[in-house]
Amino acid sequence: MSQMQNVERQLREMILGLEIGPGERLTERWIESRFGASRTPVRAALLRLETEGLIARDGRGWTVAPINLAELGQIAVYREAVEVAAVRLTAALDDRGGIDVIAAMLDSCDAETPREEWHRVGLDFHIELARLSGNEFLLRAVRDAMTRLSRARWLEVRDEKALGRAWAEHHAILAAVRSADAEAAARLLSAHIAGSRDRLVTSLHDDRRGLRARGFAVVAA
Amino acid sequence: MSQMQNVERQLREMILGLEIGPGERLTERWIESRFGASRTPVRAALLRLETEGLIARDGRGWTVAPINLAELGQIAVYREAVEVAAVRLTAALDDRGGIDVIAAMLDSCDAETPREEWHRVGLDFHIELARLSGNEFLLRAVRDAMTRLSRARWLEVRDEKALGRAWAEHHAILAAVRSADAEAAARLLSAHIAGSRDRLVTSLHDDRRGLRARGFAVVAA
DNA sequence: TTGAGGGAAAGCGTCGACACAATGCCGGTT
DNA sequence: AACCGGCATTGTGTCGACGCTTTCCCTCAA
Repeated sequence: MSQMQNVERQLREMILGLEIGPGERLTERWIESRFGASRTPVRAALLRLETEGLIARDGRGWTVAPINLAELGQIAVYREAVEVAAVRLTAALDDRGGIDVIAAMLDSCDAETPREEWHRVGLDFHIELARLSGNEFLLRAVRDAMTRLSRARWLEVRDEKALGRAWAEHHAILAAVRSADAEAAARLLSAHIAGSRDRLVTSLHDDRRGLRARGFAVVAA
Repeated sequence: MSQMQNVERQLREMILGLEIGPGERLTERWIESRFGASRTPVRAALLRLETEGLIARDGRGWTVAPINLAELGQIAVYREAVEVAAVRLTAALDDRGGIDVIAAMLDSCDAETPREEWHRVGLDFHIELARLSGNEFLLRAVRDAMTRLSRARWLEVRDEKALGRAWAEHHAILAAVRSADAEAAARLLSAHIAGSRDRLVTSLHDDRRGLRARGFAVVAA
């Protein structure tokens, strides 16, 4: 494993895990000393994370991307376009095996499952569903979108009921895909994404004071 | 203008302009001496071009991305998803000014216009149309897709009739958007993308011997 | 006390060099 | 003549250092 990949992976995990807060300033020197790598691999990692939208140039220097409520709305539109296209392809593909794997992934979560796992499965459901389409570009688009949504979803205040509803909606989408009902799958997925966006934006909007108090930059819609 | 941006821009132009052929191997040393920059900005530029899909790592070293006919089909599906979503948004937005600018751009091409200009306008039409949607992610997706299509479209053998048909289809799409008829715009755009893909893949498939004779790597579908 | 100016420090852009790996070539051996 | 092993070459991964710009702070003067 090269130093560049090491730094990239660890830095991404720190950002997505909110160990480095949204809006926080980053310096190459700090990363250099933090990870024990020189600036060459550090710069390479920063360039990659920039294209993922996790960090941005801030004049001279780097800033961890803030939580941007307007951006969340735009991502929802983008997600809907690509995920619906992917699910339509998948429904026409008649690949039961892949669907079963995703269903098993969903079912691996129960009341005892830690929150981190629910979070990860919630993201991976959409990514794996897109992967079944067989279209590399749709998959990449979904993966990128979910990466950008990851921190916001982690900050969202979700009760048991919301988790259960998402779980049920995921299963309903899978059922429609399994029965090759592309229209139903598309409709359910659209509704799921819209509802997910509404809950997410509402939750973060209501919580924005608390988030800012924790040092997280939150850009209003 | 920093060296990194210089190298990135010039290298991208050389790749898109086929001055460096698809499938050709690149070494950092060669780029270094070619552009008179040291390897640090060269590496930064290569990393960015890699995320654009214009180059790829090839074990040790770099390779200019080959022309991939299967990829062109996948890009068409991806394009359709995001461009249709964008045009639906735009049709609902009721922004006549932006549409007029794009129409003027189309009309700036006539029989005297050089082929390069036709090529650029054909790409920019889709990018500018997506920009009107106001969604940064849809815009970025369309821009990325058109960048990846750029070389293949340049290699496509297009007669006057095909150029004229594309021009007419573009205008028809604009007309539908102008009259806020999202359904018609979506239908026309889908058909345009599908037809464009068919002509493109057919042309390159028929020409693949000639292209390979020119030293261009062409991966079959 | 306040403002301005200068200097020090911080930080990125860039560079050249070294280390390590892979590849190809050349010579010796069978 | 063919094969194998070692050496040279090539090329990336990484590093430390230098230069230039910007920013911050400290001091001095009004």
